[in-house]
Amino acid sequence: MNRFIIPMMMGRPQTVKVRDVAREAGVAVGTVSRVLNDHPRVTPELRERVEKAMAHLGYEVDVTAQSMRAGRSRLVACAIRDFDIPRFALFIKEAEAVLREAGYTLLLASTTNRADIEIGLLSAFRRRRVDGVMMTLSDEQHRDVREALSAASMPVLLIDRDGITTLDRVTADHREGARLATTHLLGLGHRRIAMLVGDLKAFPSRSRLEGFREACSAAGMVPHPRLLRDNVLSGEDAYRATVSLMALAEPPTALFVAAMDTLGGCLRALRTMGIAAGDGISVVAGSDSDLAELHAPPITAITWDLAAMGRHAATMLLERMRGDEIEGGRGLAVPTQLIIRGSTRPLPS
Amino acid sequence: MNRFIIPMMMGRPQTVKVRDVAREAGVAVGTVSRVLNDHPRVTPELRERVEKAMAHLGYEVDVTAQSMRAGRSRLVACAIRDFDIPRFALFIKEAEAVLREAGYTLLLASTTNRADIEIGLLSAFRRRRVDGVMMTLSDEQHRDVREALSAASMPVLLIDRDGITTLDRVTADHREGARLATTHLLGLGHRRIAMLVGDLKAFPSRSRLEGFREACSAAGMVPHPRLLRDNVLSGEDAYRATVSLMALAEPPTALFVAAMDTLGGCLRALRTMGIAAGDGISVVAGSDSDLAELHAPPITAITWDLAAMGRHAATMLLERMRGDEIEGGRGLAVPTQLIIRGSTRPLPS
DNA sequence: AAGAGTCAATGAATCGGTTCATCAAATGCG
DNA sequence: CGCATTTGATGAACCGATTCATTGACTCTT
Repeated sequence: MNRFIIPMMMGRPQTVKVRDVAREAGVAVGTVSRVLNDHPRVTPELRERVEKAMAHLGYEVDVTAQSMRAGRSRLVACAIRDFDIPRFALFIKEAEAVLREAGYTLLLASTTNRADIEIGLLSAFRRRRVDGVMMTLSDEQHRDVREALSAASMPVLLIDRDGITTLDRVTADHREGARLATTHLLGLGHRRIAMLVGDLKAFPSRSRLEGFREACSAAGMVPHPRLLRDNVLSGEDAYRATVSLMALAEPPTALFVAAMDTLGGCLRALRTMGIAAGDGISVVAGSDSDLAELHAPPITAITWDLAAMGRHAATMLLERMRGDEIEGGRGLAVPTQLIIRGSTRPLPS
Repeated sequence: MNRFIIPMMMGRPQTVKVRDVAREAGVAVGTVSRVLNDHPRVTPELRERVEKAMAHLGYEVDVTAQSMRAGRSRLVACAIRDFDIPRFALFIKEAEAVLREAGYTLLLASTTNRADIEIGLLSAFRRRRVDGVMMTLSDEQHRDVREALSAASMPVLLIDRDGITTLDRVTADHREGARLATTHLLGLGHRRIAMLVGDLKAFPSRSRLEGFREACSAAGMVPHPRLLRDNVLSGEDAYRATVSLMALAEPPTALFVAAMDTLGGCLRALRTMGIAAGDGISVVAGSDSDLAELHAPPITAITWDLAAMGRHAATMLLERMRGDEIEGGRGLAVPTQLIIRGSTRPLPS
C-alpha cells in the first residue's frame, strides 16, 4: 500500500501569532498585547489565561513587527575601523554587556577606516531603523561624512574621536599619555626621539603628536621632523618604519611607538637588526599589552581603561536614546597613565 | 510682535515612503516596489522616473518593513564565549566581511560560556527573525541547549565545536596540533609534561587532550594526572596553575599551555618565580601570538588560519541560508601546524 | 434611582513595504 | 481583421504586532 509522501514544509515557517494566542485564550488581540507589554490594567485572571495560552502554543513575539510598529528597532550599531585590534575587543565586550542589559542588541561592522564605507554604513543603519550608533571616523573633517552624520536621524557617539563637538564623544587622553611618555624620555637624557604614529587626520594620532610636541617645547627642544613617521597603521608599517629609522646616519636613541597594536612590528624589526630594546635603544609603547609587559626587557607603555570606555560609551548612548534632553555633545576623556618598565633607560653620556 | 514658537519635532520622524514616491512619480506603489527590487519587467522610462522621484524625495527603504513582509531579516547572529580573545576578532572580522558582501549584517553577542545565556540568545535571535546563527557552545551535550538548537528554526553553524553532527561545523584541528606539540616535547626527552587546558566539556580542549594522550601512548608513556590542569580559561587561571605546578615536589620539565590566550599568565608566573622559559622549563603555546613570537626566548606555538575559519563559516552559513539542499551537517577542519622556536629544548640528561 | 466616573476589554486602523490576481494595451499569427 | 498571447502596470490584501477610540459593566454620589 502506498504511503502518502509528506511534503517538506516550504516557505514561511508558520509561526504562532497574537491572533492565535487570542483565539486560544478566548480574548481579543489587544488584550494579548497588553499582557505582553505588562500593561497595568489587566486582571490577573485574564493575564494567567493568556500566559497559559502563550506557553501552550509556544508563542514568541516577532521583534520585527514590534520594530515596524514602534519605529525603533532596539538595535545599536557599532562601527569601528578594524576590530582586529585586540584591545578594541574589550571596548566592544563591555559596551555589548551594558547594551544587552538594557534590552538592546549590538550590530557590528568594520569601516576599514574608509570614509565611503562609513557613509554607506550610516545609511544602512538608518534603513534598519537602528536606535543609536557608536563609531570611529577616518577623518572628522571629511565633508561628506559630516553631512551623513547630520542626516543621521539617530544619536551617534564617537569612539576615540573628538572633532565633532555636537556629538557625544568617549576618548582616551592620548595627549596626556604622549606628554608623559615624552617627558619621561627627555628626563632620561634622550633628544633624538623617533615617533611612530597612525593617521594624523584622526584624533588619537593627532593628539598623541600634540602631547609629544608639548613635552618637547616644555623642555626647550625642537623635535626633528625626519624622526616622525605617521601613517603607521599595521605591524608591517611599524616594521618598515623602524628599519628605516635605525638605518639613518644619526639614528634615534629612543622610539615612541605610539600607534595602537604596532609594537610587535617594531620589536620584530629591532630583533632582526640585532638591536636590543632598552640597551641599544629605549622603547615606549603607545598602548599596553601582554607583549609589552612580558617582553625582555619589559616595555614602558601607556595604558588606559578600555573597558570603562566601552561602558561609558554604551551608557551615554543609552541616555541619548532614552531621549534625555541633553545640551550639545558631551565629551568624556578616560585618563591615561605611563607604566615605566625596563625598556627606557638613561642615555649613556 | 510675538513669534510663534516652533515645537520640537517629536515622536516618529516623518519619513518618505513608497506611497510618497509613487505619488511623486505618478505611478502605483507596486511599481515603485518593483523598481526597488530590480524586477525585470519595468520599462526603463518608468524606472528612471521612479528613481528620479526617489532621489528627489531622499527616499530610503525601511528594512524593518521589508523584513516583516519577507519573514527574513538579512541579519546573521554571531555569539561567542568571549570576544575579548584577540584571535577571535580575526574570525569575526573575516566573517563579517563575507556576510556584508552578501548583503547581511552581523549581530554580535557574547555568551560568557554559559548554557542559559546561549539558550536565551537563541530565542532572542529567533524573535528577531535572524536568518542564520554562528556560535560557540559551552557544552555540546547539554540537554536544554540541544533542545533549543533543534527548535531554532534557522540554520546554526558551530564555531570550533564538533559535537553535534547534524549542524555545520568549522573547527581547527586542535587534536593534530596537540599531537604535534606533544610529540615534539617527547622527542626532546621530556616525560613530565604538564598541560594547561580549558573546559573539557568543549571541543577544543577535549580534542587537545586527545591529541596529547595520543602522542603519549604512541611513545608508550602514561601522562601523570597531577600534571593535567583543566578549566584554565583566563590569564589568571594560567598564572595560578603554573605556580602550583612548579611548586610540586617533582615539577614538570615542560609546559603545554594549550588554552587560548593564556600564555601571558603562564609566562608571568614563570617570571615571578625566576624560572626561564626554554632554559629552566620548555614551553609550548596552544595558539600563536605576537607575545609568543617576540618573547625571549620565542615560544614554540601551534598556529592555524583563523581568518580562513571566519570566511568558511560565513560561506557555509550563506549556503544554508540560500536554502541549498545539503545533506546533514558538514564539518570543516582547518589544519594546524607547530612552529618550533627557542622555548622548547632537549631535556638535560 | 439617575448620573458621573472608573475600569477592562475590544477590535479596527496603523506601521511601510511586497505580492499577486486582475486588467489594459500591445503584439503575434494565420 | 479577429483572436490568442504576452507584457507592463495596478492596487487591495497581507506580514504581525500595537494603539486608541469605543463599549459595556461596575462603583460611587447625591
